Amino acid sequence: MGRRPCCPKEINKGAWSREEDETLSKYVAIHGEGKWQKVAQNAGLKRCGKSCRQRWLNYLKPGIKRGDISVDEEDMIIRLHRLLGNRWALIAKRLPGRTDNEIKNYWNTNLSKKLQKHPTSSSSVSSLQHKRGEEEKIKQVHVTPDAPRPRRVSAVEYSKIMENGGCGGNRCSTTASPSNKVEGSSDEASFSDFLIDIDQNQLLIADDSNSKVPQTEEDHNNKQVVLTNSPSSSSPSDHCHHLLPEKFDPLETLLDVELKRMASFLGLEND
DNA sequence: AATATTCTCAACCGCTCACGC
DNA sequence: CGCGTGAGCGGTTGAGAATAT
Repeated sequence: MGRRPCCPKEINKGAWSREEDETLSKYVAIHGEGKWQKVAQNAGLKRCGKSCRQRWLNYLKPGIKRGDISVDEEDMIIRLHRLLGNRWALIAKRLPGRTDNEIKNYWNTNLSKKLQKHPTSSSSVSSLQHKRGEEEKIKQVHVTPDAPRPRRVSAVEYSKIMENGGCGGNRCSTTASPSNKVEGSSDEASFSDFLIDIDQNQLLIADDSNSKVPQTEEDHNNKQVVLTNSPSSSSPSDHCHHLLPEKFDPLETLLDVELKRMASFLGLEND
């Protein structure tokens, strides 16, 4: 019954020893990453392959930064989190040397509490001194509202959505499945390998803005972040098309707009 | 100083997706 | 097309550290 265990029973658990780290590092240096189950076996590590992978990616891999998250990085995390939600891997990709696990931990232990206390603040939270015991115990860890998980859509599907004026009305189901992928498009083949992760709620934002008021204050804040990114969008559809450059990658575009704003804020516009 | 409580973060777990057969 | 496997992701756990009483 149940799921087959991914690892043998006789494995080490818990913290990695220095010897284990060295063994793993040496093995990966010689044989490269991948095939983690075999790494665990061939390197003689009594560890689950997943555990080896995680240890390597989060701690042993060259270039990984540890601790001391800077003010700039913190601002970046906050803004990206507003944009992407709990998409830690995506956020981590924007922060070289940082891992999704570290960002997730940092968010859960520091930022979520700060933002709980100062929900509208972003850069200013960096200067707030977190004093232990002062803050109320936070029961709800994540500040993002409950929302359907972002779904993976193809670029073709995305463009079709936008052609139809975004996700207004009942056009888009929040429970859409891959089966509603646009079919028969002549461009489909060229996009077939171009999949993006995008929060469908953000696609909803544009068309939503003239039909609904935000249901919650947080919801409202989330919408503002995106909407204000579009400097001259006079209508929801303008906003949509503003986010569609010739070589469009909606997620990248959203991120780039946000990053430019951040760079401007930080005085790094020349970068 | 001893004990209780709270916090941090490394690691684990379950799930989904992609891919090869 | 279905199945098995590997990789990746995000949520959760728990041991140890830090702090409060």
